[in-house]
Amino acid sequence: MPHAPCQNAPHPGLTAYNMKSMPMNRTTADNHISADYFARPTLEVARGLLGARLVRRLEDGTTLSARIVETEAYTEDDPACHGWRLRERSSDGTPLEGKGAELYGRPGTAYVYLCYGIHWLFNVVTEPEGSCGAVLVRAVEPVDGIERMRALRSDGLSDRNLTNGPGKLTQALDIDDRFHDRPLDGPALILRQGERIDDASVVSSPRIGISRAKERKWRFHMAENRYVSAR
DNA sequence: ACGAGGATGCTCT
DNA sequence: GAGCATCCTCGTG
Repeated sequence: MPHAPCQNAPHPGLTAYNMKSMPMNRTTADNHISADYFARPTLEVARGLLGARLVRRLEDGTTLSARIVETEAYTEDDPACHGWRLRERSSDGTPLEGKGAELYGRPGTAYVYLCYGIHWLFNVVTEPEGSCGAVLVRAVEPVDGIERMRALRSDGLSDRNLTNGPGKLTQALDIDDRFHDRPLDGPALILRQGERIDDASVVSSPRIGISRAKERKWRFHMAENRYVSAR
């Protein structure tokens, strides 16, 4: 049922163009994606994170891991983004205030917020510090610790139902505001590079569940993957 | 299968 | 008081 394990692959989803301009130290020896990978244009990061592994080590030592199959991009120039025009809406001078100010912070930190009063949604901050951007992780494919994910969700759920939505995956991986505004530098929660994903197997489409800037095709998902969120 | 509606809490007007 | 980057259940076909 799980896909092939991670090989010594290049960065997930980088085009030849991006490979050429890629800084040298974006991963560590354990393939953990380091902060400067995220200090790039948000759309590239959203596309590039497809195939990456989201790895969660629980307090009792259990490791949960999952492969990212769906993301969305949110940028400073984007009415659907929490940080949209926050710079100009804030009073003169830093620091920025209000919901979304963290999106202007250090790339590679988590932005976790409560949606509809019930669901935690997990993002990674992008762009260089001082610029606003984030990638929402919308769906992942379980790899390790599936039974523990089922226990965290609800016994009896199918594998597909464990993590095929942004609120579901945070529940399955025990991610909440403990991780908010904290760097993803492990060991409790990290991202690792995964296999390379060809452009031919990536679909971009309008983002889900928003009311503004609906026309932008800033949602990215793996084609024909049963773990993506929408039908 | 599909759609409607409720749950639930935080931010901003 | 409205508006959410959602999920689940319970109706109806």
